Amino acid sequence: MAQRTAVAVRTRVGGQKQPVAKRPRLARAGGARRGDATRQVILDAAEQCLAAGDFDGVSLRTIGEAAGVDIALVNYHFGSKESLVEEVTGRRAREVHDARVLALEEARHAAGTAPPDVEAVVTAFLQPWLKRISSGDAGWQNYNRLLCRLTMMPKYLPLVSELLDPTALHFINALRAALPEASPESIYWGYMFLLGAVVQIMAGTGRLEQLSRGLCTTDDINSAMREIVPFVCHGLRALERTATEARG
Amino acid sequence: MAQRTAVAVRTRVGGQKQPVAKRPRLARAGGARRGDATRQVILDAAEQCLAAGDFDGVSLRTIGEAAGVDIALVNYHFGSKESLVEEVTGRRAREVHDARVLALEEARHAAGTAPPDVEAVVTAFLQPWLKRISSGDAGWQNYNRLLCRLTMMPKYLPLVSELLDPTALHFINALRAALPEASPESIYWGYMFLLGAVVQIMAGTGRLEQLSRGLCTTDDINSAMREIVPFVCHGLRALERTATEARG
DNA sequence: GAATTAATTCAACGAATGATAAAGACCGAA
DNA sequence: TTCGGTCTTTATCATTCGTTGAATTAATTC
Repeated sequence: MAQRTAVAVRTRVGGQKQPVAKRPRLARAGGARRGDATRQVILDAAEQCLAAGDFDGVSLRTIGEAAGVDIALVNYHFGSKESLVEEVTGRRAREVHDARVLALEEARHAAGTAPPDVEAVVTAFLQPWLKRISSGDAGWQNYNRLLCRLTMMPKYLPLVSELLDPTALHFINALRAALPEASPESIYWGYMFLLGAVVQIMAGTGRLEQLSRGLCTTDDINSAMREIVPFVCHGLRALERTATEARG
Repeated sequence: MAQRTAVAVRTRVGGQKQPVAKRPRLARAGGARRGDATRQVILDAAEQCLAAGDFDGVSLRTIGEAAGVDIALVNYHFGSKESLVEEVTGRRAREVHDARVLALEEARHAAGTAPPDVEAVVTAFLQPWLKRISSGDAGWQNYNRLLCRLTMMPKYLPLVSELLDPTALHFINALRAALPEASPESIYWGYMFLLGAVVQIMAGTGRLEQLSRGLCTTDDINSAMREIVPFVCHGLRALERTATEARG
């Protein structure tokens, strides 16, 4: 098998490379196109596969097979493997960003004239996220793991930055207002601690379950919030305290 | 080109698969073998490459080229790509584990009869790690990123568990003694928070630098410790407090 | 219904991958 | 020197990868 047919003369017309932009340009009146369902199926399958294996390890054939579509369709709809991963991550990133900003706005209204306190900011940051993680849609854990892996690969820093910076700057500002005594540097550190602590544990790595031999689980959002929020909030307040000590 | 020679008849003697164990079994008297230098060079190059790209994306050819050795040597010394990554991670894991256990022992001696407090345990956990990270040896950041990515891939959970569980259980015990009021569950959560917060920020992802536009940096171990230790310790103590509140 | 456009399928391309067999180079011991 | 084992090189294997041209089917427009 795998015998190459001796004929197979293929005239390549255009010598140039043009690996992108195959998707038609105009949307239909109603907005929904015929291939939109296919796009969604591919995105879902890609997300699932990419969260399991790593980027280069997951082949378009695997994704296509999981989605039940032909391989060539992936390239037809997304142009390349690279832009596929961008759409996979961007889809989730936009949704959770919007929900977080909305939650923060609500916290601002609830707080009245004063800025929301640390608990309110942290809750606005975590609630939309954890709610989705424990919604039963495994896609959110897949997304978290994928994003965390991308963060750990320097060459994806621009993509990660594009995906996460808007949210980060938004909540760093809110934290600054909630912790007026903390130095600007400490706020950045604190935000990274907050993010790291939660990502690591809520990405569905199975580490918590394995270490505790089933005693703990990340499935229940309420118990998760009960552990996470106090840890993070007290940690953040400590940054304010050390700043005061350093000054005094 | 890439024209297959029509002859090229190769009799495969053993039909079975035996992809492993090419390395000779016995060590020489002096301990040092002729190929040990080669092994080290390959391990270093592999670590560097694996931290940049992802596991399946980095080819043995890339690693061999970076190490300045022939590709076949990689398979000769390590048997397969998979066992190469195990050796790469195991080498660092053992070193930092031993250093941490030693630091914890010293903290126990310093504390006398009472168990070391939270600050002492956390410092024993972080100091050996951060010292290596900011030692100038970029290999430690590479190792951190690689390990974090492996943690985010379910199929590597057994390997990650083998690498990290000994350290984890060691320090979870110490934390339990330092936080007698906290529930067993909270200790597991707290350890994961501790690990996550620090890994995320000390893996050299560049996120902290990017977000703070250069205001913060993870290069200086002293300033890093000054931010991390208070955050983590106050967070851990908060777990104890919530447990008391829940009980009362 | 014809023409046009979008979506899908099929088959193959060239390039790169991990692996290995076979032969050569090196080296200490007899 | 010769021998036996360790280490290295060469050349190639079968397989899989991302991508693409061309043909086919389905939907929309005139």
